[in-house]
Amino acid sequence: MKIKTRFAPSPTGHLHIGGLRTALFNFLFARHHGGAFIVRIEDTDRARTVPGTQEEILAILKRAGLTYDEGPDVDGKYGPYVQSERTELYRKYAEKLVASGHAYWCLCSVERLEKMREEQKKRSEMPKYDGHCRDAHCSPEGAVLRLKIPAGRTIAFNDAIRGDVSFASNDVDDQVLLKSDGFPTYHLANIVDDHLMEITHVIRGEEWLSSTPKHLLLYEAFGWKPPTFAHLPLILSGEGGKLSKRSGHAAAIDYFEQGYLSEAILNFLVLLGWNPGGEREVYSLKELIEVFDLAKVNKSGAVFSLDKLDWLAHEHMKQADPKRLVKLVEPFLKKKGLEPPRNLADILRVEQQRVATLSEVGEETQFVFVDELNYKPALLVAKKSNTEEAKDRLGKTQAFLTKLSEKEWGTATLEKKLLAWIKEHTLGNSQTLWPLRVALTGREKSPGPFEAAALLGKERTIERVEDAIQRLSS
RNA sequence: GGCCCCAUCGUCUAGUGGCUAGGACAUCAGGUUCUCAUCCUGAGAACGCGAGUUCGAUUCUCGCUGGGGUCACCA
Repeated sequence: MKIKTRFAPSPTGHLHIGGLRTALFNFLFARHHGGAFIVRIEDTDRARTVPGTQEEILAILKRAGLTYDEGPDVDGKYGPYVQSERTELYRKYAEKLVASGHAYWCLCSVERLEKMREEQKKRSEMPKYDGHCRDAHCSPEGAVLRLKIPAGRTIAFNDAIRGDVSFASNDVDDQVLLKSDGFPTYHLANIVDDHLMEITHVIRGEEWLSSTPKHLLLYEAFGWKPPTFAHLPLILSGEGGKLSKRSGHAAAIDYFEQGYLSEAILNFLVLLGWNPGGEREVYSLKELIEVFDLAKVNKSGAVFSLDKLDWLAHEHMKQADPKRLVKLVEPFLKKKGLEPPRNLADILRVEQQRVATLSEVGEETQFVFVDELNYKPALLVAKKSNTEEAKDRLGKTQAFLTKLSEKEWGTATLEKKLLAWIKEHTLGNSQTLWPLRVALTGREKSPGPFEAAALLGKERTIERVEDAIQRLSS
């Protein structure tokens, strides 16, 4: 049987970073086995649906490279399945459940239900529907439809991650399947769709583990074969509890807006709960598809660590193709009011070795973007050196650089020539290179003088050295 | 509180009935380098507790403790 997974988010707010990870695991599992991956928008709660969030979710999946390969036609491409467009279907299947005696209409008021739960809590019992309408044959008008949970059963199943899990049916509530507004609840719509779409593996967060018996009972009531379930460990905040909006860092979009490369985000997320076993940790999406193994996913929750994300982000940044980075970084530069220069790819070659995110580009190499440097003359003097020596070296360097041709103006050549020249005249690396670098970058800490000179070009380099000499003279 | 799930360095994790319990991030200390970053070397750092099984448990079983999830006409 062809393996098929789905990602089924609700458009009720920003996509949670844990949701992105769920999508990733579903995607990796399907792709690893040559199966299919689909996306289904679960927007059956009209009150909580937030306009625009469906678009955000899809945009993030696209940016992350998690493509889906089936769905209704939208402008000649696959779109996601959308549950609010399929309500008739759920109603039809709900009726079948009524006909077969697996579900019943319930007209209990919200007030009665609240009072009932309050009393149950007082007796420290689990709040649970008392079955008041089970045999009342309520009219469907304005009623909700409930699933009739059989008594005294043990619902056992084998979770692909957790192994054998079981629940007593007596602890399971008579779940509402159809709300009084006619919309299905998650439980009904989810099961109907997973069956109709022939989903073979349901990979979702652990928060769904305790409602799995309801789902299994629904499959049974319909007479359908349930898929394999796999419940992922939760992402924890480090301060107790799962990562939430309150604990910060929860919205996936934030990471993209901060300029983390998508492959870094994905790589980080997959490591939260899964490890290929070897000592390697840096993987591209393509490599992840090859090595991913659902059975090796951890059972315990994982704390989200920004330190590790930053490290991975830097690793991926170092490996990234500068030409690709050019496109990605442009919006970030513009946001900072920096105009992307023609030699942006060269700048990125230097910058990518030093930063973790796209939003940092332009900080280390700011000297290329600005016309005026702002620094104190004293900064030009290296440790264990003095003003006169700095001036002397700057002057000699300027003369030497002036004689170099444009053709020789590359990082490697400049480094070779300058180093040889310094050695030949015993000028001292520190005494010569420090003032040169500060003259070009204006910073105490910065990329090296050879990279800086190469990025600035001959003319601007000579100008800045001249400017530095002037600063030391006045 | 009921039910369910989980438990190896600070964090992410590997691992086995007998190992100096391995790696990565972070931290600290050196080295390379004009600075910073990179890179290299090194250091400290973990099997929650108690029984049982066993010649021997971090590993298997049970209990405890701890953490988490869930108990809606939300997903």
